[in-house]
Amino acid sequence: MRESQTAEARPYHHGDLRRALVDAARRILEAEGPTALSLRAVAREAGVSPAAPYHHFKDKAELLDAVADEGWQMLDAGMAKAKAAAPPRETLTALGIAYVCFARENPALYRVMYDAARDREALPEQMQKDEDSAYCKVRDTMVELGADPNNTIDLELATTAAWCAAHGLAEMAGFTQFEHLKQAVGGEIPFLRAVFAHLGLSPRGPED
Amino acid sequence: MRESQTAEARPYHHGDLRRALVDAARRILEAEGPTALSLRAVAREAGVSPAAPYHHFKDKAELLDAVADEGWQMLDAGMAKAKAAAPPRETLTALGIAYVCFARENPALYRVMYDAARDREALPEQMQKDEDSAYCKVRDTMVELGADPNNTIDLELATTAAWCAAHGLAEMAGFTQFEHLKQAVGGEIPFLRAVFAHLGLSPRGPED
DNA sequence: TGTACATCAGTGAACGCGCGTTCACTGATGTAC
DNA sequence: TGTACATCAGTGAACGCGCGTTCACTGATGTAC
Repeated sequence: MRESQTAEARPYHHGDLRRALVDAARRILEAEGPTALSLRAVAREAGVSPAAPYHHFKDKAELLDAVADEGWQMLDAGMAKAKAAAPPRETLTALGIAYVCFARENPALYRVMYDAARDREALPEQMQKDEDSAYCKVRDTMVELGADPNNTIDLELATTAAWCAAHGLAEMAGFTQFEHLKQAVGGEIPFLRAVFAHLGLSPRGPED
Repeated sequence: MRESQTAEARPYHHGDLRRALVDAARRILEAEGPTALSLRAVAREAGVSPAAPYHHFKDKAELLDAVADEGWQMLDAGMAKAKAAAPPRETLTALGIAYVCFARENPALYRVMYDAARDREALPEQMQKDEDSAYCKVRDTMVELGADPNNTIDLELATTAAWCAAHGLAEMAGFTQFEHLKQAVGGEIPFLRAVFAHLGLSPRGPED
């Protein structure tokens, strides 16, 4: 990693094959969907032999984890952008829409993210720790909108509820059954907005 | 199918192999999960040769469709039971809980149902037509709770919103992250109730 | 009622396929002296 | 600076596997006369 004679500073051999493999995986996901995502296909797409990935990932699952990780990071970034752009009172809905849009624009990646989560029966651990995570953004927004930050149970319940709603909508929004609803309300985004409106995302306790 | 000399009236050959195959598939799903569900495994489990299923299903997808179909019927039945047992004002939450419980008790089957839906980018067509379907039960309950049955767009939006919430929660509820929340509120069902409470399932327009 | 025939649900062997992973290897790069 | 050596990211062939599907077949059942 010391010299950089050429314009693109590439170390010996391939360079950053790990990166290249994750990129290749993403390309396959986009073009052919999750079922086409085999280790061999990724190596093929990256232009290396089927054994090469094993110098960078313990096994297929580890490669998939890396891909999923990148997905969560992209989601974090999308949510950050949405939060920054939205007026305070609409932040929650804006976050919800950003969430669903991410899933709709990267359906195969989104699948890989949740498949990995389901395999370990847990969402990524860092989600609730990393201050910049999508989850924390939703939670913080709840507080900004008036949720009691000291009632952590209720705060987490509210955040979970919003997350579930967004996830459910993300998985549903592509079904043809909703086409006529989208048309009736004027497009996909208004449709998402309308569904979220029905769900009342704003923080409020179970009692009121 | 004419004679029935023995206690269990079995026609010639295997009897109802179609039935037996779907049952075998269900058994595999329960025991080993969706990834183990191959045509060959189903035939093996049913005790017939790998080619036998082709006399009853065009291909693997058709078998899976039959399994998914049975899942939707089970869901309908579970929702019917919940609706019959719940007091009117709590019907919606009871339906939601019944939905999530079905998914939690039959996770692999639930996966197959939605995988099939995703493949065709549509939920089963009959859902919105069959009066006894889970979807129609939710919609009818919305009307009973005061939704305007003539504002079909808004009624469908409300039903969709509730469905999305239940689906999202169904997919989330198993993650370990929520263990401490479940404990804090006194168990899985109270947890579901609390999340639903935050989502405000009752029918109301986007404006109020 | 008995017989000849048609039907069709099964069998079991075979096909070609792509997969994840392992292995001994090779050859480019980095490092010590 | 030059040389000998260590490192390690690649190769390519091979492994065993289970898959979906096809095929010619066989044998039990149902049906016509």
